[in-house]
Amino acid sequence: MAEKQVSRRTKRTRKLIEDALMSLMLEKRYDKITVQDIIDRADVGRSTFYAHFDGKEDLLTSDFEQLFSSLSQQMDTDQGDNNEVFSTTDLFKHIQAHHGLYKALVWGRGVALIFKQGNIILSRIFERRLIRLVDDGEELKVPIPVLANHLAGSFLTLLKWWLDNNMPHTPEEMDEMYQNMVLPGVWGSLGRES
Amino acid sequence: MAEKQVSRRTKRTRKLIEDALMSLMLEKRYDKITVQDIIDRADVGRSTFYAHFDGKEDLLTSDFEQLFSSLSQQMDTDQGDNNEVFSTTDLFKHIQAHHGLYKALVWGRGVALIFKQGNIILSRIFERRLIRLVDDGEELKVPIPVLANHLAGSFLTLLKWWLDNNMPHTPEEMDEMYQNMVLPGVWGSLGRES
Amino acid sequence: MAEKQVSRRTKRTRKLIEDALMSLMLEKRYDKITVQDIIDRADVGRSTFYAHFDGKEDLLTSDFEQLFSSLSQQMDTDQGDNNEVFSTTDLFKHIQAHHGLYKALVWGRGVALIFKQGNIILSRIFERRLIRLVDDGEELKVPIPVLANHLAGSFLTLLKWWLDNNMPHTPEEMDEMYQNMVLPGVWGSLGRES
Amino acid sequence: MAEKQVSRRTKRTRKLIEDALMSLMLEKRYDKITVQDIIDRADVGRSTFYAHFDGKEDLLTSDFEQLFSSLSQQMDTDQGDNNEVFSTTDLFKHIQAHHGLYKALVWGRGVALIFKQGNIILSRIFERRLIRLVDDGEELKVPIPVLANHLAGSFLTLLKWWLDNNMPHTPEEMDEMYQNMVLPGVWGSLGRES
DNA sequence: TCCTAAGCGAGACGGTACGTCTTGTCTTCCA
DNA sequence: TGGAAGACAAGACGTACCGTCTCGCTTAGGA
Repeated sequence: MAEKQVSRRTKRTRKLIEDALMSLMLEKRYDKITVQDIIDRADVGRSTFYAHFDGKEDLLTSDFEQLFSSLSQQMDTDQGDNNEVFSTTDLFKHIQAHHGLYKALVWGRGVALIFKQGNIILSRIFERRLIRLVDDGEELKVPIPVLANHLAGSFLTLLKWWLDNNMPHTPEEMDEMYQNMVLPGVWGSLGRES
Repeated sequence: MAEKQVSRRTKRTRKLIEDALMSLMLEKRYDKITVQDIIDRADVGRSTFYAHFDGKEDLLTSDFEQLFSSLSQQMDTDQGDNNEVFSTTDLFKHIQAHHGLYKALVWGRGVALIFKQGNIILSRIFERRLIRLVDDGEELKVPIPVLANHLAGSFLTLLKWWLDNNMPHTPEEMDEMYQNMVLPGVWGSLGRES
Repeated sequence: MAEKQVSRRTKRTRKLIEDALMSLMLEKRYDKITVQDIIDRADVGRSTFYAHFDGKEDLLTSDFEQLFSSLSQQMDTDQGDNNEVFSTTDLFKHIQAHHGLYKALVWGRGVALIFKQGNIILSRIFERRLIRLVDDGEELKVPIPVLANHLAGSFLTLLKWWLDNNMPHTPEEMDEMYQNMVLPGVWGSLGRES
Repeated sequence: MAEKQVSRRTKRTRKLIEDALMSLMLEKRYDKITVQDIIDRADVGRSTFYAHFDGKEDLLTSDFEQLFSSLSQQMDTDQGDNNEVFSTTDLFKHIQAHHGLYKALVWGRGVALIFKQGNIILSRIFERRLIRLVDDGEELKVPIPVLANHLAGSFLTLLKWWLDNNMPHTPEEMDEMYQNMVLPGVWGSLGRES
């Protein structure tokens, strides 16, 4: 086993800190949260914090990675028929369930990270799915990476709008809009009829 | 005219400061630039800086607003035939011309601002154009504001990809991809055939 | 004028900080005083403190230098007849007047500094006086620097004892003891009869 | 015997730690040595260190006590004729032999401890000797404790000068100077002729 | 010989102070 | 006398130590 041995205590402390940030983010903007706030909430020493994370940003990334990677795993498994290759209903549902946290992430310095980290992860997922849809060597109007990036970006943009406007539609409606706006262009770019 | 009388000196000082930021952004990330850096470069006193701007962010917004608003004016005037309602060739060209500055803006805290400020301005433009395309009271699959937001967001996402990858295509090619990916969905959502 | 121009404010701030330390030292041991204590008492920003002093130690040295140098000036001027070349009555009086502060200095990390700084300053004074007493080239049993160091050290040792024991004698009595213990050896070392 | 039973291992560990400090002090100033340095050098666990000593200071005191107490025992035994009651030749010799360690002690926070601990021990020795020289109830110009303190302090002051100046004289010469500077005053204070 | 308690190493942890850095306000001084 | 220069208060940052603690491994010394 190449994994570094991590004691039970170490893991517990990490979690304490991660949860402290999450909980704080539900109360105020990420940039208004200080390291002191976090360690007070986590009831942890300053040096302990820096022993586990490089700083506030690193902690956020860690929290965020956890959320999105668990999500991406789920998305990789449940794939229904072709019509749902790009379904985002589950995404919207998941986010609605944790919308407190997501809104928190979307404000403050969080946006930058969501749009960076989130885009990377979602792009990867969409890219894998797109590759399965095209034959090798096929000539496309738009390269796959660009398409994947577009799918991810469009989703995040729509998501941000949804959260900024207090989620005025159901996840199903949001997904429908997403499909309406995005799919025709994707099929077209792949040289298919929808 | 309700405008505050602005002396020649005042204007000169503002410009000095704005140029200092621009020039600094070509050298390092926006978040690594301190107010001290700016006033050193502009050869200006600290209080002078704060007399003209509310802070670093405000200065960036100011710089940015200038760029984009002049652009939006241009876009509002030159409208060719219907096929080019959503042409972004000029946008890409303009950005290519100033890509140093845009890349600077795209890094660091800049992304957040681009995606916020830029989205607002572009959404407004696209919204005006969309309104001209639909009849009053017409039922749409996707509301106009969402569509406009989607158009703006997709453009910015594509733009970021382009800059991040060192502009591997011409503005014309980028515009073509943009049209390919975005237009079918928009026409569909408006209930038209492209 | 080679002197760096120092504004009135700057001088005022320095004094505020110096006084804060003095006042704190009357309340607790030097090593138990934190920089935070000092700046709270002085009502001064942390960075301001560090702009003026290299740290706590530097500040103490500064405080201390002030005290002792003013003293040394006085000692250089008032020199009565030969019998009083090494009189320390005024020294003891001065210290009795400020004994709160001196006791403070003598505790904690202060001792080291008193014995270092104080020794340097007093040695210099005594050395100047000794030189006036001997003819050039005269052979001595003990070199002048050693004698001066001895005079200074003996004084400081006696002083510490006096303060440690709550000043059970008057300055005049202390001086008499000092003279009794030290002078015969000095005259002898210079090859004189007292 | 009220003494706690101490196992062989325990004693070995204590020695390991004490030696580690000694060896480190030959390399850098006492105040620059951290507990971490010590336990690394001693190859000992942190908790083990604190099981044996209250802290760095306690360890130093322990080291120091060992040195000086063995010395004081020696001084109590070898007393020649009256002319050598206050001989310090052996002291200077002993220190010259271990001058590396003593120089180390004299720097840093060590001075404070030398001047405190050393003064206490030496004063005690000198006081015992002085008492043997005077008749009960005899009136003295200077009280015995003050004289003893003076003898100890003068010795330490001279010692510091010697070490600070890289021992430019032999122990015998140092002792001669010491006797020259100190004895006449002592005899005089006791009301004797030397 | 085995067993058990103590001694120990390793190092995570809470806590405290440090010296640095940046921000936005406030005072001084000069043109 | 109005604005530039820069001193200042405020406070977060990341680092360095400290002294306490928990965890298993090792090892001596009595059963």
